[in-house]
Amino acid sequence: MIELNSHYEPKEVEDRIYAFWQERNLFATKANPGKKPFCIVIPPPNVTGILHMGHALNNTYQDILIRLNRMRGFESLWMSGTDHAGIATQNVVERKLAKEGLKRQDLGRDKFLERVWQWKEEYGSTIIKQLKKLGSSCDWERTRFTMDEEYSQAVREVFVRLWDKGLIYQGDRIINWCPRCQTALSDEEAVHHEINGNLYYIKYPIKPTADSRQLTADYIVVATTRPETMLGDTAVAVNSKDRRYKKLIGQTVILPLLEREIKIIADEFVDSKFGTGAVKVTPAHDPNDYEMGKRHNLEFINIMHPDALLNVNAGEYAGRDRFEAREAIIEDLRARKLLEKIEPHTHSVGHCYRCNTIVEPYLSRQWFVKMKPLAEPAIKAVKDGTIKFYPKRWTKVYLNWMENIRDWCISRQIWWGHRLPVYYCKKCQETGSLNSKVKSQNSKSAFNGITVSKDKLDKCPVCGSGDIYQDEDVLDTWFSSWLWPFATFGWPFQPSVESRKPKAESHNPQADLDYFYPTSVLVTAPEIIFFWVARMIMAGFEFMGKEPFRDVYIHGTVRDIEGKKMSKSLGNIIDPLNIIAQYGSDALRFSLMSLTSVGQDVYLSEQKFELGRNFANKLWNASRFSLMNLDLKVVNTDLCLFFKKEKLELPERWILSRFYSMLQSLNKALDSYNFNQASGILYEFTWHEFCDWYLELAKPILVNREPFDSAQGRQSAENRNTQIVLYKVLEKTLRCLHPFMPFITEEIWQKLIVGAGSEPAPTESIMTQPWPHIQKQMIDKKAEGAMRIAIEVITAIRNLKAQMKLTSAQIVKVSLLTKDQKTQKILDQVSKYIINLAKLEGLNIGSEDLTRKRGVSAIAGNIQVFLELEGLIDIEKEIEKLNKEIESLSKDVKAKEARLGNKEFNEKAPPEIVEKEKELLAAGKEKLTHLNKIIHELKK
RNA sequence: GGGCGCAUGGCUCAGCUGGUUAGAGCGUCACAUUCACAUUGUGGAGGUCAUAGGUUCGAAUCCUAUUGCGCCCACCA
Repeated sequence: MIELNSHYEPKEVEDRIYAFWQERNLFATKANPGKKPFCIVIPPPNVTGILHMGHALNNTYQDILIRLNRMRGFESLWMSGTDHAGIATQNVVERKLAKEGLKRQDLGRDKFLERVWQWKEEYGSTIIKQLKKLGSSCDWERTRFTMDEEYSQAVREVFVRLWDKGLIYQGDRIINWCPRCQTALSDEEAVHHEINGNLYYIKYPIKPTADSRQLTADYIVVATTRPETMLGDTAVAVNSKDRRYKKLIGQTVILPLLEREIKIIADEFVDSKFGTGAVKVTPAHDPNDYEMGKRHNLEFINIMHPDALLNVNAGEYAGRDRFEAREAIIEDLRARKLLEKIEPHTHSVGHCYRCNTIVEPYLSRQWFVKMKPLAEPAIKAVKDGTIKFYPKRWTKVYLNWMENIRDWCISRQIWWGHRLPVYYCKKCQETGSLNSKVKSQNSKSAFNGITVSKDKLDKCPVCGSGDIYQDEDVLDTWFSSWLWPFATFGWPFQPSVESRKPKAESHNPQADLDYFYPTSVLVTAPEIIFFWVARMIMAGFEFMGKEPFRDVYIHGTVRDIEGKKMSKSLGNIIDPLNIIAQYGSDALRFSLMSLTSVGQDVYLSEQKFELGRNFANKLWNASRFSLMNLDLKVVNTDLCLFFKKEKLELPERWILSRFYSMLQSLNKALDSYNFNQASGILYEFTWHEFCDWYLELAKPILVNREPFDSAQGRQSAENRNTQIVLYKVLEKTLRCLHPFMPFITEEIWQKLIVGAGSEPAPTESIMTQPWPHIQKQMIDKKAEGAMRIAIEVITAIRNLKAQMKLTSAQIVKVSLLTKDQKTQKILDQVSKYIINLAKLEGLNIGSEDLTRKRGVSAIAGNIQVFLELEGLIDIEKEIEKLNKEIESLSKDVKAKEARLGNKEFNEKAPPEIVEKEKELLAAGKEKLTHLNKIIHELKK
C-alpha cells in the first residue's frame, strides 16, 4: 500500500521527473531503420525570448504530438534550437549599451559583436530552460542556433546557389526603412496600422508663360498625407483622361518653398476620384512615385538621412526630423496662403515590426531574392495536397500570398547576423573591365567587380587584386530561418566545418537528414505563415527537392480575457512560469488544450487555469485511492492478463468498454489535430466515468474486502477481478493522459509499477510505454446499456431525495416498476449497485401495486421510480411538478406525432430515422401514461 | 477595397459530413464533511442558438443578405 499526499503538489514532482527523463536520455533520437520516423522542428524562439503564453500553447501542441508518436512506436524527434533574431537581439544589446552611455558605433563592429555573443552566452539559453519547465521533450543534444558556424555555412551555401541561378540581385529600390533601427525591412516586416492622419491640400502655382496665361487657374492643388516629402517632388501627375487637367499637362509649376520648377505629367496610375486628382510625385520616397519617376525619367531626390532627419536637399529644413519638418512646412505654406485645407484622413501606415517606429519608404541599394520561380513548386505542393494546412482555410491565405509574391529584400544594415557573402573588388569596379557574368568552377561568380563566395576572400578571383572588401550588410534573419527544417541537421555537410559539438557517436548527420526529412508536421501561429512557413516550403523544394513537412497545424493566438493580444506594454500578460509555479505545468498544459478549440484564438485569465489544476488533483486522488486499495502483487500477477470478460461483473465490463470506446474517439480526435476535443474526451472519461461511477462502484468491493491471502487463495474472484480491472484501466488512462500531462502521469505511473515490481529503483518510464491498443472485443454495448439504466435510476432517486429535502446519506426505500421484461431483468441485475449508490434500505422491483403507499415518483426511461415517504409529501406540490413535466413531454410527443403523420417525412427520411422517431414516440407516450397514473394515484 | 474568423444559458466556449429533450466548464442556488479528493460530492435553476429571407419532410448546423465584434492582406497619394 502506498500513501500519497491528499493534494497533488506539482512543485515536488516536476523538476525531479524532468531530471529523471534527462538522466535516462529518453528524448534522444537517431536514424533508426527499425522504426518509422516522426519529426517536428520547433519554431525556434528568439534568443532574446522569454517564455510567454504563445510559446506555452505552441510547444504544448508539439510536445503532445511528439510524446504521442513516441508512444505509438515512431522514432519521434523534436528538433530544438533558437533564432539569432537579428534586429531584436541587436536592439536588446544596444539598449544595454545605452545604459552605459554607449552606442554601438562607439565600440565598432567587432567589439559590438563580441558583446552580443557575450550576451547570448549569458542569457541565450533562458528560453530553453523555460521550455523544459513546460515539460518539452526535445532532443536537446541537437539544439541549434541559427548563427552556429555549421548553420551559417548553410546560409552562405544558399546565397551562392541562388546567386548562381540569377535569383539574387542587387538593386536601387524603394524599400521600407526603419529610421530607428536604421535598416531596410522586407514588406512583411512593415506592419500596417490604421492611423488617424490628415490629408493636406497644397497649392502648387503654375509658372506663368505665354501659354499658361490662357488657363483659368493659376495653380494646381495636390493632396498628400506626407507634406514634408514635397521637398523631394520632381513632378505633379494627373490622369490624361481627367478633363479638369487636360490643358495643364506639360505645364510647369513652381514647387513651393524650394521654388523648384517641375513639370505636370500625365500618368494612368493617377486616380481622378481621389483627393484633387492631382498627385505630387516624389520618386525617392514613395514606391508608386518611384515607378512613375522611372516611366517619365524624372529626377530622384532623396531628402532624408537614414535617421529621418532631412538632408541638404531639404533646403532650410535640413537637419530637422521628418515630423517636425512636416509641422514647419504646413505653417510656412499657410503663411504663404498655399495651404488650401486640411482634412482628417485615416490611412494605414507601415510600422517597424521590431520597434514600432513609422517606416519611411526610402530609396536605397539593397539585395533582393526573385521569388516567383521559388514560389512555383511551393504553390503546386499545396494545391495538390502534398502539404496540407489545418485548419484548411489557411490554404487560401497562403496561396493568395504566394500567387502575388513580390521580391524579398534580404539585406539589413545592422551588424548582428549573417554577413552577406559578397565581395567588391575596387580595381575591377574602377576599370569597369567586367561586363559579363563570370562563373568559375568553384561557384564563385563575378559581375562588375562583385564576387559572391561561400569562403572568405582576400583577393579578387578575377583580377587577383587584394583590394577587396566584404559587403557591410547582414541578411534578414528569416533568410536563415527558412532553412531550419534541413540546416538543423547539418546540411550541406561541409567536411571543412567542424561539427559544433561532439554528438553521440552514433550520430550521422546525413543519415539523420535522409531519415527524418521531410518532417511530419509544423506547428505554428498564423502570424508567421508568410515570414516563415511559406519561405520554408520554398527553400525545401529549392534546396532539398522535397517539401519540408507534410502537415501545417496553425493554432490560434493567445489573448487576454478582453480579447487583446498579450503584450508587455498593455500589461495584460499572464506569465506561464507564474502559472506553472501556482498550478503546475500539467495544469497549464491541460487547461490550454481544453480552452483552445481548433484554430480559434483563446482568451485567457489566470482563473481559467484552475480547470487543469483541479483535474490534475482529481487524477491524483483517484490514483491515491486506487493505490491505497490495490494489492499490487495481485494486479501484477500474470494471471491478470488472462481474465475472461464473461467472468467479470457488470461494472468491470462497463468501465473496460467505456475505456476502449473513449480510446477510439480519442485517437480520432488526435489524428485530426483536434486537441481540444481530445482533452475533453479524457476529462470526461477520467472524471465522470472512471471517478464518479466506476470508483464508486468498486469501493464497496475494495474497501470491505477480506485481507488477501494468496497461500490459501481465499481472495474472492470478484475482488481480484475488480482490482485487476481498476489497475488496468487506471494504468492505460495514465498512458492516454501522458502526452497532455507528462509529469503527474509519470509520477503516478511509477508508483503503480514500482510498488509492484521487484526493482527498488524505477527503470522504466511511462514515456516509452506503448500507446494503448484498441481491443474491440472489450467494447460491450450490452454492459453499457445496463449501466446506463442503473445510472438513470440512481440519478432519479437522488433527484427525488434532493427534492424531498432528504440528505443523500439518508436511507430510503424505493420501488421500481416496469412493464418491459428485458428492463426488469436488467434491474434485477443492477439492483445491488442501485441500492449501494443511491443509499437504499431496500428495493422492490417489478411488483405492481406498490404505489398504494404514499410517496413520490419519477420516470427514468421506461421505469417508474417510486420513493416511499409515508406522510412526508405535499401532494399539491407534487401534482404541480408532475403536471409541468407532463406539459413539456406532451409538446414533444405531439411534435413527434405530427412528424410521423407527415407523409413526406415517412417517404423521404431515411428509414432508420423514422424507426428511431417511432421508438421515441412510443417511449414518450408510455412515460405520459405513467405520469398520469401517478397523478391519479396521488389524487386518491 | 478584397479576404477570413466569430456571434449558442450571467461568463468562456463545444456542437464534425443537417434528424439530441441543444451540451460542457466557470458562476449561481439548495443539500452534503470522520468516506481518495471542498482543488470535493449530489441535485436544481438558467438558452425561441445575432437578425431577415431561402433550401429541405426536417436547420444552431447548408445557402443568400443584413448587423455587430475581431483579424489578415492591398502602392490610392
